[in-house]
Amino acid sequence: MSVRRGGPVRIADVAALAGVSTGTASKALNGLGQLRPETRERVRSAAEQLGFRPNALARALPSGRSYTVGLITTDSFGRFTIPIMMGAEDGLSAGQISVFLCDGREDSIREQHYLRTLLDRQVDGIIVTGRRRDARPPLAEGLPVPVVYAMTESSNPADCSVVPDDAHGGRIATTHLLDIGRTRIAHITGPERFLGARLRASSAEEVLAQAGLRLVGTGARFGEWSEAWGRQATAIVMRSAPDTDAIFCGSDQIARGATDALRELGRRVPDDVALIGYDNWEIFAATSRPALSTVDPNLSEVGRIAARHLLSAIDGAPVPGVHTVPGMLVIRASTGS
Amino acid sequence: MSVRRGGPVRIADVAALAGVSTGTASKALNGLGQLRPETRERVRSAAEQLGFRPNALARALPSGRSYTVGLITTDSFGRFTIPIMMGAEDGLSAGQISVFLCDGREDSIREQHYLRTLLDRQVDGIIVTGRRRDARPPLAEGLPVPVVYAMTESSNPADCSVVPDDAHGGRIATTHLLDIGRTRIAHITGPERFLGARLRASSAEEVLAQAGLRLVGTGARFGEWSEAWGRQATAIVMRSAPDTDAIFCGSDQIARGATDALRELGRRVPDDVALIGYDNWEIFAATSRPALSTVDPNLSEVGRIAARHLLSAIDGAPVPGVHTVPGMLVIRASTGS
DNA sequence: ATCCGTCTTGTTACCGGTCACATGCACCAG
DNA sequence: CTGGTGCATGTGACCGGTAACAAGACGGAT
Repeated sequence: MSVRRGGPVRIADVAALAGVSTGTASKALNGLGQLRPETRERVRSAAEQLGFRPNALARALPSGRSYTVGLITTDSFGRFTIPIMMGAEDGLSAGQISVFLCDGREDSIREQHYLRTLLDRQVDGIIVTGRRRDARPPLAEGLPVPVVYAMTESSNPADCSVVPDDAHGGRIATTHLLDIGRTRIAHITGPERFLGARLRASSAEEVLAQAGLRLVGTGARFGEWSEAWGRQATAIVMRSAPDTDAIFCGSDQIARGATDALRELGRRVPDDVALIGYDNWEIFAATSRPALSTVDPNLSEVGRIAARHLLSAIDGAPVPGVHTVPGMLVIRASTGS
Repeated sequence: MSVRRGGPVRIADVAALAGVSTGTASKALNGLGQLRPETRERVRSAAEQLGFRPNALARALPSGRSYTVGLITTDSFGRFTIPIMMGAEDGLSAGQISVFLCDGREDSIREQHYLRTLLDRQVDGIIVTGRRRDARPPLAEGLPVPVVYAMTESSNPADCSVVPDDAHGGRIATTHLLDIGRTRIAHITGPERFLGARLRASSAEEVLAQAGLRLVGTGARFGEWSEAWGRQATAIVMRSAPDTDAIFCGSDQIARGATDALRELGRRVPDDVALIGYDNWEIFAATSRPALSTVDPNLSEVGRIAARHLLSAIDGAPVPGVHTVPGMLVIRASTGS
């Protein structure tokens, strides 16, 4: 048995130093079987002395569990993907699991390529993130590992999907505006083809209906997720319904455009018109003048919950269906007292 | 030899179907050794028929090469880290390498924990990203795998670091302002403790000096990376040097603040005062009124080059030293004709 | 003294590939 | 007819762990 200088320390080295066999060393280090406490301790201190770290690959090979999962993004790493990735990474690393990053770029060929790569690497599961809530086709059928969809739904209802609760978000935003005494409320948001936009709009209408009210300035509701649309739509709304006293914007960017437009129209925020955004994109919401109240969709929580459900599925207890994650109100000056 | 139904296909299954031994099948599939072309073909078609995909773990174990690398971010996944990650992922996946994602969160305990995890997983190399150019202590000494620092320098000059070329960026921005005929140029940027801010400022001064000019409005140069500072500093500059005809801003956010301030002061952009930003953060630069000219620091290229250098180091040809990546001018309306 | 059970440790097969080497066969020259 | 050469393929070791089983030591009961 030659002395291997410099190379990595193997369990055989630890066993040799402790004067036991590799099998015994393995048991000692993993706290399994029954060993004399003294022996266990001797192995432990030998391992520590040598700085032994088990080779995760060698461990994974016979067990079939690699303690890795793949994270496939559909749209690169956009604004919404980031916090989800962070949350997922956080939730998984807490379970001692490492994350393979794959940038799908909205290209299903790339996606399938990554899928194969991940399976080759024996991942224990896969998280697929999207940038829109809208449903997407499942990654593949009959995969040997569980898949969880985060921020996007799988069109197969038997799959597990975790998405932000847009209906709830629309509700709390609108309720907040009512709470501060506004009654002539307009809504400006993104394209109607986005499920998220439709859900927020309809839940806003519901809340108002329960209070015996309706949305005002209906001429400009669905448009784009841009500042420019925020400015433009605000101008239209204020012309068609000059007594509007609050605008619920579908994104912070739109709200930012709205503040600019209102300032140019000589309306004060929040005194004349209260404003609430959506997304809590700090760079827009917190630095706007005045700072924007908004709905934080809790995206990192979406990622964390997706991770938790994936871990659960890996442990044999899948959680099928669409799971919604509620957001929360962030109140700043634009609806403040 | 039992028939394994449903389980993954192993090379032994392929070999059995082709009527050869596993060794022969391995050679056939990897195009090695000398085999009868007919045999090779028979094995290939057997593999295809069974949908055989080699187990990457089993492959990595004896070879010592896992074809994976770790990506450790120091500050989560901030604005600047994202494009670098994208570039790195892109550059590595081209080399058939998968990327482990680790969110260091500016916490050296976490960082060291991830480092150990990555080494346990037998990564072939590590990329460390930062959010500032400024030097940071090396990840660790005497690691068994190469490390490349991206967007941040290692304080050990023998390490390989890839950073954006701030001096070049400052130069092209300033030169552009001179080219469009401006001579009374101010500079508003972030905190002086940022190396990037200092480099851009001093290269701007150099370019002006060569033209026999100096920066104007020196009372407000270093401040913060915020819109608020952009507004505030612009007001100060325009008061102290009312004939200022261009402002080079250290970030697009600052430039955005500057456009607002100038509008409120009744100065037209670019007619009275030309504006150029830095970063090409589309969401600010492209949607500002007017759209901002800016310097694109080419961060995804920084990531890609870091990946290339890492691959080279893995192949035994390290590229020590600090490598700078030039940015490029993006001309929009704020300096346009 | 023998047998059994328990506690502790060693031995060995195995995961799924790859690679060095052994084997066997055909062909050719002497 | 024999021996060497070269090509095609099989065999077995190995990577670094884990786990099932084997084996040995010791003490107590009969």
